[in-house]
This record gives sequence, C-alpha cells and structure tokens, in this order.
Amino acid sequence: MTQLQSLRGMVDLLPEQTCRWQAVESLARQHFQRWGCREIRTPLLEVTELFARGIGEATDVVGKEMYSFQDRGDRSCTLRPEGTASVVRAALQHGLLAQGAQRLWYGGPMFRYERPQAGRQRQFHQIGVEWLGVTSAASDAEVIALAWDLLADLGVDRLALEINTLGTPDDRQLYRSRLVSWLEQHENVLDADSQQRLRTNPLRILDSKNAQTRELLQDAPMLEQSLAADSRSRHQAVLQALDDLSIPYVVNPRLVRGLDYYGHTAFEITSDQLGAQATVCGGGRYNGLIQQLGGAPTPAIGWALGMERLLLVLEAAATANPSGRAASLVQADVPDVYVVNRGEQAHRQALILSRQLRSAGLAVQRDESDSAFGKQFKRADRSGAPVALVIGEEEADRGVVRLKALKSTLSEPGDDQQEDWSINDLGPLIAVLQNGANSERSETTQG
RNA sequence: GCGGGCGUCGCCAAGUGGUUAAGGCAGCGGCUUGUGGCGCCGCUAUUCGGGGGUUCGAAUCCCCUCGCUCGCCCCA
Repeated sequence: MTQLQSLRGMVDLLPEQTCRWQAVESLARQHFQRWGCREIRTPLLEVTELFARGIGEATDVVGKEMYSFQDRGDRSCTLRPEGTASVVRAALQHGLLAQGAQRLWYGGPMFRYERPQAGRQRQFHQIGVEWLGVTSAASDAEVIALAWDLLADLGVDRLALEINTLGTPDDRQLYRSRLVSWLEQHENVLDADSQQRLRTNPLRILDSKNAQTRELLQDAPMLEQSLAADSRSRHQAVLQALDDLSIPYVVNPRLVRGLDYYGHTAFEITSDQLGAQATVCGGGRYNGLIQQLGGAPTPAIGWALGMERLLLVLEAAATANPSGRAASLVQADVPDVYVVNRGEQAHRQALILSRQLRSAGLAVQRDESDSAFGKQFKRADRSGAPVALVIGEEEADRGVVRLKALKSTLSEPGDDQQEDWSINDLGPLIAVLQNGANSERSETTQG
C-alpha cells in the first residue's frame, strides 16, 4: 500500500461524523454549565511520572498501554491515557484547591496503545468531570446524576448503572489478604490470567470473564464483609441519594475498576449495544490521589465518558427510534438556502447576494458551476436545503432573485410557487429566510 | 501481547485458474440550451491492499508483508 494512511487505531472523523460530535459536545456543555462545572484544558503531553504515580504502576494502562518517548531533552514524556491525573496536576500546580472545591469538566483525545476493536481505539476521546474537594455521599450521587441526565437528554436508552463500593485503603488491604488466602487454596482452578493477577492485582480477578473462574468466585469472600462500618454506611447513603433522585442502579459487588486511585464509590454506565467494550461512562471516588500527587489530602470524585462509544449508542438509538431525540442529534447539517445561478451577470450578483445572506447568519450554499438549471436544482435538492434562490439572466437584468420552495413536503415538483424579491433591499427577503431557517431548526431539534 | 475472520472503483458488492473484471449507490454528462425529487441513455477499476513465487495463463493457488475487523487481556 503506497497510499499514506493514518496510524493504526487513529481514526479520522469525517464531516458526517463531526456534526454529530458537535451536537453532543454542545449539549454536554449545556449540562456541565447547569451543574456548575467549569472547563479545564490541560496538555496532551505530560511527564511519564505523573501517570505512573497517579494511575498506579501495576495497572495495565501504565504497564503496557502508554505512548511514552524521550523528548529532545531526554525527559520521559507520555501522551495522556486519561484525564484525571492531568486535571489534578493542573489544579495543584495553580493552587486551585486553595480557593475551595473545584467542579471541573474537560474533553479531548486520550491515547492508549492497545489492539483496536469495536469501541476501542488508540486515540479516543473522552469528556469527563472531576469534582475536587467534594466529600459528601450526596455529591457522589450528584455527579452520577449529571452523567445520567446528560445521557438521557441525548436520547440514549438501554443503559444500566452499576455501582459498588471499594471502601477505604484499609478495607481493601484487609479484603485483599482474605481474598488471596482463599484463592490460593483454589489456585489450580483459576485460569492462567487470574493466576497471574493473584500476585499483581488480585482484586481484579473478581471481574474475570472466565466461566470457571466466575463459578469459583461464587463462594469467594466478598469485599462487603471486609468493609468498616463507616464505609458501609457511606455506601448506603450514596444509594439512598440515588433512590431519592429516582436513578435506577444495580449494585455489582464484583465491580472493580482498573485504575488504582479509586476508593469508596465506583460505578460504570454500560450499554448492551456495544459488544465487548460495554462501558460508556466510568468513574468513582479517588480521595487518595491528590495527596499522592503532592497535594494536601483532598477528597474527589469524577467520571469519564467515551465519546466514540457514546456515538455508537447514540446512532443505535437513532436507528431504533427515527423520530426520537437521538435521531435529531444525529442529523446532518443542511444549508438554509441553495443558490442556483446561471450566466455571467447572475454569477456576479449571486456571489454578492450569498455573502450578504451569510452575514445575516444564514447557511448559504452557492452552486459554483454554470450547468443547466436542471442540474443545479438536482444538487439543490440533494443538499437538503428547504429553499432555493434562483438568479438567471432574466433575474439579473431585473435586479431580483426568485425564491422557490424545495422538498416534497413543501411543494410538489412542477408546483411552481415562486416569488421574486428585490436584491436592492434584502431586508424583507432575509426576514423570510430567517423565519424559515428557525422553524426548520426547532423542528429538527425538538424531534 | 495472544487467537479468529477479512482485504475487488469514493461506498456496497459478484467473480474461487482461461480472451475486454458483473451489478447497485454516489459522481459527471445527456434526453430537458430556465426549473429539482421519478425515468431512460452514456461515462467513471489496463486492475483486484503491497511484494515475491507457481503456471502457457492468477483477482482466483503458495509464501511474505501491510492493513482492517472481531474476541481475549484491559478500559472509555
């Protein structure tokens, strides 16, 4: 293949996709703003140590998935594999936490060197929130509600919220030793991966997909039994708050997230339409991370939502319900006006007119060819524009433009409702076009 | 990192050793030199991801390679 192409796992987003992304992003922005979150943007590149210390040396993300390299100053740099560590670093670096709790959101590309598969790429995109200095159980439910409401507003359905508590480091320490000693007695039954993890990261054996291991785990000690009373009551309070907010959840005692910094609340929102990579949104509390990165002990909670996976479920929802909310968000951008022009004078006037209409805020597509009217109308139709403005030699001579409704819903072919408008005083024409454009838009966004 | 499937025009896709590589969509042109959504006609791959080999002859067989895809691991 001599043709140059993108790196494996790095995908281009073409215009058909980008307009969907924009729709999702702008809706997400609205929600973040409503929930009191402010945006933070951090570099894509950080010193490797940030992730090694923040995410945990023993995790897969750090152990085998980072894009790391030495820069020209021989410093080890890494393309960020997730957002939380960077956000915390930035907050510490700029003393944000001295000003009280920070409710932040971020978005952008993340990089993990993995084999691509459905819903997984090497460069992927997340939007996420990090609430730093926020401690109450109610706030756990509140950040989850933010994700839940955003997804609901996007029209995405068939989602499930799974939640668990990981307790305190002490709780986990206690549980780990109980679990390991129990598993060691059954080591011969464990699959090879789990035997490995018995030494490296035993808690993660809990969400093994190996059937035999899963069956064995039925009788294994549960984390819950190692929880201190405080951890237990905290978890109950989070669940109570979710009940108060009428957010449905499933407590999954085997939910153990792969990043070391999580403790207490951990949760995932999954879809049954994503294949093996079912998690759309994942997050939890990380009360130890800020201290670990050199700050004062500060409680915090956050989540990240995978944009590519979100788009997949959004598209599935749009297909399932073509008149629903998701479908309206997935719709392609369409010009408000298509300008059909033919003849030299007509082209000159159309060029000027198009620009004036654009200045008035209209999305105008002008046919730059000089081909037959029939051809131009065909393209006008395909563009999806609700109306065409026609300038030919006749109109050019008379200083007018002809307005014609397109689209089968508005006029039948040959049903020739056309009006001439002066191009010397565009006010009335612009008013008519803007009116039409607005009603078009509200139709599509209200679905 | 490990396993399965697959690579023919921008997209979908037939073809599985024999002269010029179906078809559909999209695109362009025409029927219609000023009016679209339908229809009809024409044009659009010397070439089958790339390289090498077998053969009189290969998109079709073999080897290598690159890429895509699904799954494992793990995560968004």
